[in-house]
Amino acid sequence: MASVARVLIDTPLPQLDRLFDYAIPLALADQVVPGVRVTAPLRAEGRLADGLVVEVGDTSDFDGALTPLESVVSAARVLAPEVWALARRIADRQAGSANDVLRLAIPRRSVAVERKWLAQGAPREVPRAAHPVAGYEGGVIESAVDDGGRVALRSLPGVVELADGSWVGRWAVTLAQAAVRAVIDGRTAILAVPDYRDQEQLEAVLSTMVPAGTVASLDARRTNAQRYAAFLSCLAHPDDSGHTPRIIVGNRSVVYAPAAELGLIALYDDGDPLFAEPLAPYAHARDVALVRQQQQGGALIFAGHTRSVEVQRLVELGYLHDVAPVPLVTPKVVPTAAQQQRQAGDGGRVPSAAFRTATEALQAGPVLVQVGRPGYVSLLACRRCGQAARCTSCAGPLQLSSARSVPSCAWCGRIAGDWACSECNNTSYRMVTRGSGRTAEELGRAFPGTRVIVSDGDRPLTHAPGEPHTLVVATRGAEPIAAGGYAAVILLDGEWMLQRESLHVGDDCLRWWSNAAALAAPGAPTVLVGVGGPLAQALTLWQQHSYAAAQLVDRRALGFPPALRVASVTGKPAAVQAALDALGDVPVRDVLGPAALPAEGPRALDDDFVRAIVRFDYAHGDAVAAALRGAIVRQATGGRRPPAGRKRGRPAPTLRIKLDDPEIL
DNA sequence: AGCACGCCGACT
DNA sequence: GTCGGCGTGCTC
Repeated sequence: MASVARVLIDTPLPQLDRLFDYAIPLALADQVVPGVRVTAPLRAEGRLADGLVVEVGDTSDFDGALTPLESVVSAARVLAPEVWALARRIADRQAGSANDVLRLAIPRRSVAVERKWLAQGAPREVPRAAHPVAGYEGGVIESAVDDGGRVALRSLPGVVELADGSWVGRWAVTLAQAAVRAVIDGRTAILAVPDYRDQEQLEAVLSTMVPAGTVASLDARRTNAQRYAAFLSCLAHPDDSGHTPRIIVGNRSVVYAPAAELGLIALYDDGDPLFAEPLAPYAHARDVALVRQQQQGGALIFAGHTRSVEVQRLVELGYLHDVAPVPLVTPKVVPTAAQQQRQAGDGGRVPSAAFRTATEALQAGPVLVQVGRPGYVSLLACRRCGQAARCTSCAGPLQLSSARSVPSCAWCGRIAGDWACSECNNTSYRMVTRGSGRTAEELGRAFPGTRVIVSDGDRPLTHAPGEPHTLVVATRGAEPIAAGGYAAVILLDGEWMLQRESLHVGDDCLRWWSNAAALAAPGAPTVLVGVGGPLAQALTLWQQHSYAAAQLVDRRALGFPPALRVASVTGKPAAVQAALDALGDVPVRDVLGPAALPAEGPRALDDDFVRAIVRFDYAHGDAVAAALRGAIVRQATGGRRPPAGRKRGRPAPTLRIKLDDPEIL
């Protein structure tokens, strides 16, 4: 019987991010098993810390008397061995703590839910019926699932009706079929999607293929109790030695779900920024999936209508296999020249070609109009000289919230009823950019007798009716699925969307447009308004991977990710300098900065913070992460306390390190 | 984070 | 000669 337990203490302190050995008291001998929650004395007599048993054994490297564990919290083995290995690796890779990773991997405990699960376990339904993966060369995806293949999958555009009459994207059917293949084989599949609307589609498809107990949904929208119940249902029950195959669906953190026998881990639309984890240690779900597949085996699929530059790089390295539909299915995309004549009467937004397309299509079915901006009017300008209208107190942009409202500042909210142009003192303004609300209003007038539906970030719709004379105005990313597919898709604000200053505007726009075009009915036109060049070409030819390949060439030339890796180091100047010094002789490509943080948005961040960016090759990732991690630990221990006396809520971390932050540069 | 250990100024 | 200041350092 094991006498030593190796425990991860639940603490945010970076210097305690390692395993501590404890003696196992005889009374607890048969309860202390890997994965259970325990309490253990730490440092001072009587002070108890929570922890997780990572492993048990009979020896310890610690020379000193081992303190005995205090108690076992419950019999649930919430830290599965494969999740521990993943959390440790991800933390090390990101210069962070395993505890921070585990916060994403293990939901908060709910005693009632846990008691119920311990008493009755989880359903063990295993699906019987196979669902061959349709639309691809026979057996390509099946053999990837069977043999642990790694695939960059070009999803099928279009929508499909399910047995219950609801409609989903065809991409969801493909992933569900692949997942069923894995569970029939007795293994678990993890399907990660950017947001809950994608998740609903997967759940809808899966409900027609497998018994309900086979699917576990782990996403942030559920209550903690629901999430914990779903989480427990994926674990091995204490009374039961076997692994329970599951299809686990969820958003970005589902990549950490417990799956002892991993058959498949798949991401849909990996370029979506929602896959970037905003919590420390900021690991991108794509990277986690890559690491996990390497550790645990099973198949890896990155599916989507576009190709992220990161995935394209892996395809070119030969690490992922590019798989396209057979026969090729491509939406019909019609670009329009940049300076097209505008139709009168609709606010001048829709060029005449697109207007004609929409008018015609509305007779046959619903028409989708994708706009760039939510809200009503997001930018005003002087009617006389064209100067942008800005708030007099904070210089934020002025906006309108409805037809009759007074302009107000988008940043500070101040009402600007007395606005006058700062250049020419004129007091009348015009609308420069229109949001979904204003566009809907204008289009309603332009297409009389049409029902106009708005779907935006605030109130996104999942589904839209498939009836003619229905105009759906949606902001990019919030497009509902129309029954039967749209009779036409108009992509309106491309020109404006491309103006954003960012390394990946092009990728983002292509992704938004492609995802909207994928909602069209077979043969229905998608009109891209006012955009030409390689982006329009990639969309028209449905060759998003070619665009990604060209982007990768550019990134290599510029030395930008994913051609190489980057770490951003943010904090007080002294802390940043210490972190950079800690890099010592690690062979980094170069260090940009430190420089003052760019003042962005309504409020400038901590004004005395600086940021440096370290660029390095993939080969030196471990060394860079280890060095920066050392700086974090030193700064947490060595550093002086805040000037004595005051007790503030949170001593803001003075050093923040992000590896591979997609928003950098 | 806490909390103990440790080496310099006023004290019964 | 001690009691205690909170500057460093450790937590099995």
